[in-house]
Amino acid sequence: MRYDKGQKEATRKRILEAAAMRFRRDGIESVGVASLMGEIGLTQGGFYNHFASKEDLAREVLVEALAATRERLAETGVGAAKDGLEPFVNFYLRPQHRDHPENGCAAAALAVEVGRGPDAIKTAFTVELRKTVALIGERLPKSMKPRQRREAAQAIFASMMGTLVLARAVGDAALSDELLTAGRRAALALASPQSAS
Amino acid sequence: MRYDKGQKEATRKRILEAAAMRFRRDGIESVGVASLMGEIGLTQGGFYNHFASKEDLAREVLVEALAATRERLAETGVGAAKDGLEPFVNFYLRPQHRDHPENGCAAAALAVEVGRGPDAIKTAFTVELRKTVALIGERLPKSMKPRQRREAAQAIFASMMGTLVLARAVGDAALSDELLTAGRRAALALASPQSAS
DNA sequence: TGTACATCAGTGAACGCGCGTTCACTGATGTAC
DNA sequence: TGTACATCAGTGAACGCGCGTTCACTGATGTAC
Repeated sequence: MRYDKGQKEATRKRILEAAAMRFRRDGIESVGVASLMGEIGLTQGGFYNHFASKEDLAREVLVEALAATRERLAETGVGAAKDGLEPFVNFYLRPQHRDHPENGCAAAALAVEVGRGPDAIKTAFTVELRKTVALIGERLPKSMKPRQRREAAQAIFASMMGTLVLARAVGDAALSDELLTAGRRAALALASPQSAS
Repeated sequence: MRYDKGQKEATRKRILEAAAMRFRRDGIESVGVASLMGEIGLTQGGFYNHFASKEDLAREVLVEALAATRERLAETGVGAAKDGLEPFVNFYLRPQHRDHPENGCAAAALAVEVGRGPDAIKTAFTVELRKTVALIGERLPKSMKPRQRREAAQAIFASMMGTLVLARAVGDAALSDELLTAGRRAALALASPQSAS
């Protein structure tokens, strides 16, 4: 073969990485196959050597990006004095995350489009969301019962994600910062056993 | 003039109403001008008698739809035994709202697209969001200080909106219902003075 | 060692289609005289 | 009362463009003999 061993796999990975950024930044629908391939110096025809369709790519990007954010969250605050929820929340709701959707949480960037998408996409999203919720649950007080913890974890993730989405949509910088602050406090409040049902 | 008096205004309203539904259901970008006009029995050329551009329409739809949802929220639970936040939260996070984005909260349907949009859209969104947050603040306990109330109201709206977005993106009906339940409890927990900073 | 062939990642033109926007136009009515 | 004209909401073809996908092809390399 005339290409280096592993070249195909490497190209596939480059497509995935470029798509993960562009999809989160501009939305899946706004990013054309030709423009995406052009970004990594290739032409549109080659795309179909790697993915069956754009939807196929979108599903894979969604899964990988959600997993990547989850891994970064999992590492956050481990071994610190507080290994509870706080470093986690501060990581998710920091201004830099708001300002860089292209590297950020795929749920915040893509969940609305997922909601409009085909079942295959929704199913993939569901699988990843469950894992993320479980991870958050692990950071909650041991005094909470498993059911309480899952419920609290769901609410905390929804709350953080909603906060990020609003903070991005708002034109006023001061209000946007205020939303992040309110979101951080709310997420922590939801993590205390008194808040649970 | 050969058209009924007020016909132009009526057509403009019909475009706005059709767009409000289609944009929330399918996303602004997915809805073409020709398809939108076709839905009310007209052709694409006439669109520009009523709006300067599609973006112009989108901005107006956003403002009107956010105002409409706010008005429905304002009416909810007034005069009932509980005129606090509960009827409000139950109204927003009910399964029917999840299942019908076309008539629902424009923030949940469009805020991500707003975040990617031009400043004019973001500014319009900001104005409406402030009003909605203020309305929620009025439902919070009188014992909270104004600043606390505003912060709590911001967090409650973000939390409810995030919950709705996730519930729509999830493929599994049971999990989706669970998210709504968790979101309702969380919103109410955030409304209690103990949760506030 | 030298030649013929198979492999296959990537190319780029083409498919039919829809996009947002423009613009010369139609044609039913109201107004002017 | 009858005719000529102005009004203007809506029409529909056209503009240049990008969409997702297909497919015959290129050309550098590895393998077979």
